[in-house]
Amino acid sequence: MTKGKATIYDVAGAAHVSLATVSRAINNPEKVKPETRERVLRVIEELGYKPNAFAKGLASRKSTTVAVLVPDMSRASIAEMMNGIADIARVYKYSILLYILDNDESNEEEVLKEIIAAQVDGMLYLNDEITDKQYEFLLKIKNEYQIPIVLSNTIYHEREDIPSVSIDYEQAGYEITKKMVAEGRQNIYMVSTVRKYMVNDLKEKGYLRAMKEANLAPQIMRTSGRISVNTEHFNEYFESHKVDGVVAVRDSIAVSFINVARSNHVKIPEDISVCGFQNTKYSRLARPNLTCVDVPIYDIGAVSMRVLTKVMNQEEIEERTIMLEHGIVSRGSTLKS
Amino acid sequence: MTKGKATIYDVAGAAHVSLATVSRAINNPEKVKPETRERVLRVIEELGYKPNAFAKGLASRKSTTVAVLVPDMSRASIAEMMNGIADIARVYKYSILLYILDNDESNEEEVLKEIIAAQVDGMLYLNDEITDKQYEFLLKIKNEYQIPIVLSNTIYHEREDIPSVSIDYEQAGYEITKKMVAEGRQNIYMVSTVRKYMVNDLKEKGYLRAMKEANLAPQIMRTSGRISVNTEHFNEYFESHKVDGVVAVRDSIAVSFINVARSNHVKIPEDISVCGFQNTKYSRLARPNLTCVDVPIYDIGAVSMRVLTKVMNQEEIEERTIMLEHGIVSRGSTLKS
DNA sequence: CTGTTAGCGCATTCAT
DNA sequence: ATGAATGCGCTAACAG
Repeated sequence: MTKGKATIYDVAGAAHVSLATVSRAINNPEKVKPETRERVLRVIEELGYKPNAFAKGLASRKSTTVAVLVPDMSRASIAEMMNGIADIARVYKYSILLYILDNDESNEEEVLKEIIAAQVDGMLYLNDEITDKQYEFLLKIKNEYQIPIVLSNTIYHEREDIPSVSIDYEQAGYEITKKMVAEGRQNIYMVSTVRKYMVNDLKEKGYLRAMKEANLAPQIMRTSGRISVNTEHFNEYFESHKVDGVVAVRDSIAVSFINVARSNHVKIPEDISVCGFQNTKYSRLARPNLTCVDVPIYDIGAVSMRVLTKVMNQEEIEERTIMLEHGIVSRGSTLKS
Repeated sequence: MTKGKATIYDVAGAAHVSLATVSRAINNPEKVKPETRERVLRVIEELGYKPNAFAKGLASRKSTTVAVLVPDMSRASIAEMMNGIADIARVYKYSILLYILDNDESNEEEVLKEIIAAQVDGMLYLNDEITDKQYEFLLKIKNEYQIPIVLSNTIYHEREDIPSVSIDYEQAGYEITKKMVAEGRQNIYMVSTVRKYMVNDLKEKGYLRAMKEANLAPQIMRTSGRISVNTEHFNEYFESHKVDGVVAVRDSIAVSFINVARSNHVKIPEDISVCGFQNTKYSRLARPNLTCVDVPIYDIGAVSMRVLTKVMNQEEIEERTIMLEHGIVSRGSTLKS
């Protein structure tokens, strides 16, 4: 009938030692004689004793808990990053306090309070974008409250006050565009979003660089993220524009484009070569399968959590901005090279 | 220079009251004279005081934190449920401790320990399936440690020891099959998974009921969840089977099927009518758009969190098993009715 | 190597 | 309506 109510005193009593020894047996095993340690651990097992996290946190001023701030969990990239984060967090014995931010920024202060109150040891911020205001918000948390923060897949200009982990989106944009150029495409469009995300901005930069290098005229089309709106948008384009290559900033946008193209009897990839960004499940559910930049989302999550553990332990980290390797997956939506 | 270090003592000192009054001003405002309350709250504001969650938890034995257990966050349904959970949790001031379970069950004991140690007030379990062993595990947590639990979108036979929130999958399977029957389809297949998920089992039951009612021979094909494997599987089917209707247990499976069908020059929906289950983004990215059962995933998350708050507050809940309304979305992959 | 002691910051009696 | 005192369960010096 281990009611989970056993305290360290109960263990101490049953093992005929003081509570300090029990505490050591758990936290500093090497500081206690092997045989008494064994005995204590056995009693712990028998009583089903679990140290109370509150008492522990109160006494030690550490929570072995990290806060993870995310917008909208339903974004595939965010969710997959969480898997990476959770796996590494487990390895280092950290618990995860999850905060899903509302769109309105009004509740940020409230979230901050909670985070402070929860005494988290560190914090991960996951997002495609970050506003100046939000960045200042994070800096405040970091400086004023001394809470280590790491950005996961979040780019903020060239500032490095806060360590970040992502891929080189500019380079990826450059490379995928180069691939189109190598196919001999002349009218390569980048399909980006109306809303300015910093990552998409970088992809655009890479695209522009590649186009310039190839002496081709860059053309950026901006669409909303919504499927229904995209469709109309794309249809108009087919009326009035000549296009033989499309680099979309997201897989889903690329798939939308392919759908519209095909219903207009345009052949993919013969007439138009199309590629996406991310390598989500969409890319393999589309016909033809989508060529795209392969972003190691899981790894970004995992590495950023790993970096956070280092920062929390005051370890030196080599670089403030970590860029993981990306790849390019060639599938049927582009020509064989 | 609010370093976030202010304690209740600092507030008490600055407001010229005792710490007990500060505590009351926060937790039992009605028990303190309005003017001193105002003064205390003002000081709290000025000092940027945030009550330490550990001390609070230790003293009150409550954490205002709930544990959320999920397998694999990258499943679209899980992620979307999290959004619903988080929104309601915020309303009721609960924090979320997230645990992403590994596939191997070896770490369940460890997770349990963490949950106990964290002193969570309640727990949400999200999954498509649950094994007997896992159910016993949850029951143990509930009974032995008195932790309220609610199952989100998780069905376990007819047992009601643990409250659950989901939709009536059997009925949904029945209805979507009826729709095919109403179209006049004769050879309606259900495409389910090799692995036995309890929810898919229910969908199959509903399918069987509808087929029996229509005097049609039921045919269940089982495929793996993996896209590449599906493709071969489906191709074989086209060689040897006559089929004019397909009810898939998941949208992604339906989309896979459509892809294979089309590359075999089968017309959707003229030759084969296809529908999925869930109404994910896939359904609108597919061509033709997918007809499917619309599962209110966000609501399932939200309602289950709401139910959990009730259980935690010892409020009576009307039913142990809550079934939310589902819908059926008709799109291009089936004939207009 | 082990025991004693003193808080950690707050909620909660019990007095006043 | 408010203050003083006690304890929640644990860690971390400090002794021994």
